[in-house]
Amino acid sequence: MYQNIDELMQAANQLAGLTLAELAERCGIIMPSSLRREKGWIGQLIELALGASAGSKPQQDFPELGVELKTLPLANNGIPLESTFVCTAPLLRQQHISWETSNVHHKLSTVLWVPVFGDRQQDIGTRMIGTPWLWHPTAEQEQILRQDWEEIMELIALGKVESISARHGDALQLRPKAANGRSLTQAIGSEGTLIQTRPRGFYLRSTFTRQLLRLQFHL
DNA sequence: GGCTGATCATAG
DNA sequence: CTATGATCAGCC
Repeated sequence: MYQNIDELMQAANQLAGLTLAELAERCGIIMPSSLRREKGWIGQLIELALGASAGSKPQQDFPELGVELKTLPLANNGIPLESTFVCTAPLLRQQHISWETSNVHHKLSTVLWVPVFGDRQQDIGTRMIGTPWLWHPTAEQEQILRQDWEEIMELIALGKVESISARHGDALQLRPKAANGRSLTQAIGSEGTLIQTRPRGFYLRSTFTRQLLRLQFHL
């Protein structure tokens, strides 16, 4: 699709200033009146517009470029409205995974952030795409992420997954990631035995993405 | 009002 | 079930 990252960025920049209604019309898809039942709709619209590999394939959105695409919902004052999901957390057979080989590290190594402005109660169609930017973690940011990841993974390995709350981690947090409370997966329990627990995912705190915005746009 | 824990849709 | 895309909603 794209020969290089510059071509991708050029395409992404063309989206800036468009409302979601305009982009949906260009893509020929119908807008939902609410995201309540289609929480990922905006992300999927942006994927479609940029020609990202659709579907549920693991790894990055543009594997040939090594780029992960993330939409970032912002209130009209420019502050992130939500945390950013990164990936599911491995709760079993994770002893051999290091930060360098982790999915979090891989996904966050290069991210194309696409901001979407709009307050929560604002009609989906009137929300506006902002200026995208490409992000590589700085050494300092990477250190923070790594430390959070290592602490969380150690607790998981020690069988303490159920004692990890979303309060843990400065930039990266662990939260449930599932269809509902009934979905279960295996994890290491307190006695070193297997337990059933809710699947968890890694998320970037909105305070962290807010800092990224500040650094990028000098806010 | 921000944040944590819970939840929604879809593909394979 | 796990993966993708995330936001909802009630508690503090």
